[in-house]
Amino acid sequence: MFWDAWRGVLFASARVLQVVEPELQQHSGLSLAFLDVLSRLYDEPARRLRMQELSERSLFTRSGMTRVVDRVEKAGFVRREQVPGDRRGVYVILTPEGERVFVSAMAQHRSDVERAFGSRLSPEQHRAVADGLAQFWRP
Amino acid sequence: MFWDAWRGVLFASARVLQVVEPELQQHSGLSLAFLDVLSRLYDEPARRLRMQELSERSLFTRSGMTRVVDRVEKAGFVRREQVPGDRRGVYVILTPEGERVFVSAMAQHRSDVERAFGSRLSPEQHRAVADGLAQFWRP
DNA sequence: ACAGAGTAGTTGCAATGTCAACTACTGTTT
DNA sequence: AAACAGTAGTTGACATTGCAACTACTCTGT
Repeated sequence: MFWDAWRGVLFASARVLQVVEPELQQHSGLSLAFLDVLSRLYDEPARRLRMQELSERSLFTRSGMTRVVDRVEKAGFVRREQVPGDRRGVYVILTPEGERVFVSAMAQHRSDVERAFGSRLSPEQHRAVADGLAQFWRP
Repeated sequence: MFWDAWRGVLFASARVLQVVEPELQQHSGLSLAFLDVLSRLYDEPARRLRMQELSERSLFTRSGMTRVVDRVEKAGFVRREQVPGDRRGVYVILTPEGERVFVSAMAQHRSDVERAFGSRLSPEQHRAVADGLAQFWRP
């Protein structure tokens, strides 16, 4: 029954987030929104993305992303820069400090998620869940 | 790798919610928070739960639940009543209108989720996902 | 070359939900 | 029976996020 699978997805994400978000906050001072933004930028060879690209890759609207980037910028982890050739556009660029903080926070965060989520599933279950839900990673 | 499974869970829940929440809002005028509360009450034979029980079963804190119930009550779908024998306690009770609205909204919502989530997985994938994540349904 | 349609990003406003502190009550211990 | 620790629920202050409207810019068709 699809409803059981859906309920599982919903509760797994919510319950795990309830645990790991405060842990992340505690040991790195970052929110998940911060980590998410830094992570998208870190994935880029040039360590930069436009607002638009950033919000497509994440779960925020463009306006939501403006606010998040405001805060991340204020914390010194990214900076904004004009896009050459499109004066409407803005690059969000990972700073060296942002990169340093991200790498350290992400390592700890992975181990938090491992404990709260990963360790509760067998290897076969991991494979099956990853397989069934892979399609939702980018629409 | 547990990270792929976790990312799948996170994105599946977020992307599906992004689609079905506005749909629910549109055809029933309910938010998911409303539906969640009504659903917990509907699951009880007596159609009632205390605030405490309600927040344990859902994803809200006690204080968050106070606000949600405020709004649901204002809409006329539940009413509050004193718990006999514990003057601190409050029952939240499903009204007949609340029950009517819930039943109709839930039917439509299930079909929305079926389309946005259920129809994208094979029966084996449903089983596997439900099996792997069942444990998060109640902590 | 210019009108008008479309895109990028930001902002005002409002909705939602949390934390910590509070009130009121219960239950236990001495 | 009085004190005190614990529990139920609410509230005030605050953080976060979305929607719709806005500004500024670009692109297309004539």
